[in-house]
This record gives sequence, structure tokens and C-alpha cells, in this order.
Amino acid sequence: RYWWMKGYEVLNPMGWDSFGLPAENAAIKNDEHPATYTYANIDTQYESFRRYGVSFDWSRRFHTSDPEYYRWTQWLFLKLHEKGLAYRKNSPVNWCPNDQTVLANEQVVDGACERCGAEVTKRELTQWYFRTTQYAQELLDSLDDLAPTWPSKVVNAQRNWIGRSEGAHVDFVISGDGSTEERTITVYTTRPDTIFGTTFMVVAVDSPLADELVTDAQRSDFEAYRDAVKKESDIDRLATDRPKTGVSLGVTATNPVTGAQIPVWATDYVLADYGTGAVMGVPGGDQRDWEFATAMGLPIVRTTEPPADFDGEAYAGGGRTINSPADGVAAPLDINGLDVDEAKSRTIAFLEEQGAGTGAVNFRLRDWLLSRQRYWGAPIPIVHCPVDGEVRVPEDQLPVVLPELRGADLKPKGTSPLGAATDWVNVTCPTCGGPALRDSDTMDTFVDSSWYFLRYVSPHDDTRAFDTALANAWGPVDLYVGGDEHAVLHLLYSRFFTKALRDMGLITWDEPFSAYLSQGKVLNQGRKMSKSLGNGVNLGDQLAQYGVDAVRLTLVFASPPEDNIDWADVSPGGSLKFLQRALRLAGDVTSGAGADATTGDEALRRVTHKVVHEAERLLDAHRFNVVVARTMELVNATRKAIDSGCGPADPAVREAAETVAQLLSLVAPYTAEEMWERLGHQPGIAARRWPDVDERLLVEESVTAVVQIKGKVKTRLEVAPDISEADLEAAALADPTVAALIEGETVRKVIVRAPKLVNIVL
RNA sequence: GCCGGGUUGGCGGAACGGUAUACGCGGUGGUCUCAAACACCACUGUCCGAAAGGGCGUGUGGGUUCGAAUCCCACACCCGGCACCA
Repeated sequence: RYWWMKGYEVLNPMGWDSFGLPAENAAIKNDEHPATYTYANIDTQYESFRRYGVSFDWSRRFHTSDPEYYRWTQWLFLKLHEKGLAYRKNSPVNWCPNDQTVLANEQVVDGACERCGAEVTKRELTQWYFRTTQYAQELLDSLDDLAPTWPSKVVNAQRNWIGRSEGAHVDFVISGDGSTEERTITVYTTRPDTIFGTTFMVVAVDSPLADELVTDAQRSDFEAYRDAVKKESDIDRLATDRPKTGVSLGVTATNPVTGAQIPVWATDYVLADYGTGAVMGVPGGDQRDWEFATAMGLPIVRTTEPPADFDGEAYAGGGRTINSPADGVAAPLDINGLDVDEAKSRTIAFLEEQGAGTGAVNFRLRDWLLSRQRYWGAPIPIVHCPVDGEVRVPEDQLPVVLPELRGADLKPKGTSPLGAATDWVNVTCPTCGGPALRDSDTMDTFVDSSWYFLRYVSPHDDTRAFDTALANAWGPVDLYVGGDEHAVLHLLYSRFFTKALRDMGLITWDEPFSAYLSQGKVLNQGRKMSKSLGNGVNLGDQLAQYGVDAVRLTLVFASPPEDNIDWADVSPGGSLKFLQRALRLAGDVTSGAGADATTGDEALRRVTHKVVHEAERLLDAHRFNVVVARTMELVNATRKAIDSGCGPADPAVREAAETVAQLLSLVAPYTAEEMWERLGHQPGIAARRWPDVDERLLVEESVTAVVQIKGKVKTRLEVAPDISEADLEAAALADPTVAALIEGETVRKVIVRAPKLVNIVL
């Protein structure tokens, strides 16, 4: 509303991200189609939004579950597939046993399903992925550009999630595996400088690598251990405080720097899908390796100078490196006493020289697993043909519309419900015309929401996903408002889509959301409102009791928008009283519409213009609660002017009341409109231009100067705003209160900041 | 453990390095009223004091500065992210 008044073209759209599990689960329960539930709820929400008086552009409304929309979601999938950014692979995946579907890494929170809380297990499945890791570095780098306009919380969360680390790949030659060919295992380490302390190697027990390396003699022990590990849930595996376990693979590896022979073990504390799935064990430099070495009776070599309080037993990290070679070994690399960064780069240089390793970067971010074994989502537009393999559905055959399933047909059974719709699944191959099968998985609903902001520029265009020219003209989104539960989900996926679409030439910008306003939640009595807690507040009741404007005002005034609000702490009654006060001002004005404000009371005019001026700064900074506070001050000043000042006929009073109406139109549009009409204007305050500020009125007539002695306020003086430093100093020293206090003292220094302050140092 | 953010009256919260606690809620007293509601007015950080006035005060302890809620260093606590990621 503010930007509109400032004369900008503003696109403030609203729509529904309406695929997903809740509708599907309700459909199963009620034996109906998910669309029934979905569109009924959308209608209810739409009515609510209308009632709240939100200024959305409803002409651009759409729903991601409409075929007219998901047709383009599917089209974008095909584009990503063409570019090699969508691919299938077999791999252990997160499985929610309750929702009976796979989940992306981002949807697993502390080992549990983000949606239903069930403990997530692992399954070996062939699934679709988007290659988000291809953009890992750029996704990280452009966070620097977003940092000034995004909440640090979200930027920080994404940095942690992407999790870049720098280190080295180091090659160890394996022996004792009975083969004649030389085999090399590469490990990833962030601390190549600790290589002198390597006393063993550990390989992820569930990696193919471990299976390949294990000797016949160790195989039965290894398999027993591997099977035991497989039975454990992720939650158990994630616990960092449990004892280290492992099994020897029977082979040895050669340390490429020292030539030392070290044993190779398999363990579950090394992750198969991070780095190379193998780690050099440095118990003198790494807590986990120290625990493992201690548990297995492996030797420990210090890699750092121990701290003074080192007790000789517990793990000791930190200190300077003492990575000189072991006794009696010649020194191919001497990094003794160097600081860590220098030691790392020297070690990497040495490894590269020897052909035994390279500098390397790793990311924690994994590719985005997007297939779901559920019904209520966009079907993946791929046909599997025994002859031609994965075939993209031709664009002119989009959308691939969901088959009509309902109720019990949707019950989760571990494979996609779409697979059971035989008429739908069995198709002819678009390439060879032979019999083929549709891909029966649907896309993660986060795919739908990763590009919807683009659809808003041309929501009804049935010839393309979005109009590139319009997207480039409008985009990127200047201000994105949302909750920070999407910090590493929606906000990361959308960034990935934007970069991928840019590289396809479909848009020119790099980031979807230039600024991000993270909005808080409304709590009650310190907790999230919920039925089980019985602390819900019925918004309908609040609206009925106080009115829409008072409820809106309460939400805005309670705190800065990014903070949570506790409904127990706020006062919708107080808001209503304030609105009534404001409304009464409009009725009290007796001058006619169009009265010349410049002839009005100057003191009140100063207040009015100052408030408008300050409101601009506050609105730009999203400090809406303070805008309301300033508006209240203006109402109080106007009230005073009417009752005991210049009186209701003064044009300055009209100017003030009209300004109040305009400021209020941002937050309390109905009250503002009512005021506007009472002030004798035609309806339509929302379309009024933002009031101009007269700069001359921002200069105060007189200013209160503070006189401090040694930094403590002792007295105040009313002075002219343009008083000189010398005059102000003289006035301060001449003040009787000050004179009495400095009597007999030596004034050592006087700091003058005209016209606001004098500080006298004795 | 690592990384971010925070801590201001009874409460929600204001404060370009320059009057701490704006604005509001709550509270106290008053005006109006037969009475109440509404409205309006005054007071409301804390301690000492009858008052005038003064001392102390923005999580704790230091520092920089004429001057610190604000900048710097440590610490405590709260919230959030990551986490056997080598």
C-alpha cells in the first residue's frame, strides 16, 4: 500500500500451493478425491483473505494443483532433464514408513519425517534427483549478495546447510588384498597437515568400497558387523555419544608421506555418501578418531603441541602443529611449528608434487530427491520404454494429467498409487511406438513452489510457463514475505531453479528474492496455538468483537514483523480505542475540504510533517510497529490542538487529520476510508498519493539543548536551532544551575554539539 | 562441539555514539455522571528524601570515548541453524 501511494507499480499476488499430503490423507479418510478437500479449503481461505482486507491482486490467482499450472511444472522438469539437471540413480534414500514415501534430505529433521514425525529409515531405491550440487558453490557465493537484505538467520542456515569445506584428497596404496594390481584408496580430509598422525584408515561400512576391500579371512566378521549396523535406525546412528565400533578389513594402506603401513577398518561413523566414504584416522587430531583408536587399541600419535593442562590421557586438540616426521624417518616434508593454514597448504603442495593427492573442496549439500510415491502431486513426465529407456513426454502432450483416483485407491502401499491405474500407466513409447510405462511417481510439492513467482507475471498464458520479457521486467521479487521454516527448503530450491532457468536463458536474473522479510508467528500464552493445548484464539471471534482494522492494527503494532507475537500480551481493545480516537478527529474538523494548510498552525504542521518524514524511513526499514506509534503521537497532538490549541477550524488540524487517515490506510484501511469520507472527500483514500513533506517544517523552531557535567545531564536550555557553538557554550556556562555546580571548580574542557548538547568536563 | 541472533520498566516494545524507557498495555489518582460505561486529565524504572533534590540504573565483568543500550574484549543465560560431514 505504501509503494502504491509512492507511485510505484506494485504486483502483490496470492495463490495456493495446493498439492500435497494433507489433502491426500484427508481424501483417504473421507473416501473422496483430494481435489474436493483442496478446493473447498481454498475457497474458505479465499473468503478469509477477503475479510481481512488484504490488498492482493486476485486477477493473478492460481493453484499449483491445477493442470493449467502443473503442465508447466512438468515442462520445466523436461527442460531440467534435457540439461542433465534431472536424473535417476539407485541409492540409499530416506523413507518415511508412515507416509510411505521417500523424502529429500531437507525434509528429514533429526532423523524424523518433517511432516509427520515418524522415524525415517533407509531404503535402496532408484529415484529422481535434481542436480542441486552443481550449483553448490554459486548458491553459497551469492548468499554474500543477499546477506544485507535477508535475515542473517536464514543466510546462516543456508551456509550451514550447503556446508562447504576445504581440504585435500589423499591417495593411500593398499596392500594385503591378495591382488597383483595396485589399488589406491582416496580419502578426503580437511586437515592434510595432520597426516603424520595417521595410524589407521576407516571406510564406511555400508559403502561398496568396504565390500571390495575386505579379505576372505575377515569377510564373515565384516558381514556380521555390516548386518548389525543395517538394523540400526538413523536416530541411533546419529547419536554422537555412543561408543565407536568397527571391524578390520584385513588389508593395510601406505601413508604416502611417511611410508608407514597402517591397518584399514570399516566403521559406521564414516558416511558412505560424503567425501570418498573413506577417512584417514588421526587420533591425535580428531575426537572421533581418538575415540575409535582408544576403543580398538590402535596407536595414537600427537599432531599438535598439547595444551599446558593436558593430562596425558584425554584427547587434546588445538595448539601448534608438531608434525615433524616420526623418529628415525627422513624429513620429506617439514611443517613443524607452522600455523594450521600454512601447514595445510604446504602439505597439499607436497602431495601434488608427489602425485599422491590434490587440494579438494567438499559440500554437505546433496542432490534434491524429488520423486514421491504419492498421488496428489504433478506426475513426472517420463515414459519408460524397454527399447528407448527414459523418454521425455513430448511437450505437446503436456500436461500429463493425474488419473482419477479416490479414497482407498490412494492408500499408501510403498509404491506409487499411480502405478495401479493401469489404463493410465500403459502407454505407447513416444519414440518407437512400442509398449511402455509411464513413470508413476509424482514430484515433491517443493518443485511446484520453486518457480511459482515466475508464473505470476503471466498467470493465464497457456502457451508458456511464463513470459520471459515480463519476468525480466518485474523480477526479481523485490520483497518476499514468509516464515523462516523454509530457510533450507523452499528458499534454497527456488534459488536453485532460478539459477538453472537463468542458464537456460529463460530469465536474466540470478536470485529470485532480492529482499526477504521473515515474519513471526502468533502464539498464545507462550506457545503455538493448538487444539491439544486448548490455547487457540478464534480469529473470527476477534474480528466480530473488535473489527478487522483493530485486529490488523494489533498485529502490526505488537512488535517488529519478524518477531513472534503472544496474543496474551496484546490488546485488540486498545487498538479499537485508538481507531475510534482517530475517527473522532475526522468528525471534529470544521474547515472545508481543500482548506489551505499553509495558513494553519505551524506547531501542529511541524508535528504532521515530521511524522510523515519519519514514517517513510520506518516503512523502508519495515518497522511498521513504530509507524503506528508515530501515528498515535500525531493523533494525540491533533487532539490537543483541537481541545486546547488552535481549535478545530484551523487548516493545520485538517491537514493533520488527513495525514492520520493516510497513514492509517496502510494498516486500518476501513477506518481510514471512513475518516476520508467524513473529511468531505470522495471515496478512494488507498489511491491517494503519499503526502509530500515540506522540508522547511522539519526544522524545529527551538531545540532543547542538554547541558551535561561529566556526562550527566544537569539542565536543559531552549535555544535556536541555528545557534553557534560559541553562543551555546556561553549560554550553558551562564546558566544559574550550571554556574552553581562549576563554582570553584576548574573547567578542563567543554564539548559543544550545537544545538543539542554541551558537555562540561571538570 | 561449530556457526548465527538475542538479553532495555510489571508486560509488548522505542532510542543517527549525545535527554534511556518513545508509543501502547497494565496500574494508581482525578474530572464528567445520581451511578456506571465512554471520554478526558495527571502520575507510574529503582533507592534515599516531607519536598527541593540526589544516588543507582539497558544480562555480568572489563575496555575505548568528553560521553556507551549502541563500538571492542571476555563471560553467563535464552532462541535458532548444523553436527560422527573427517
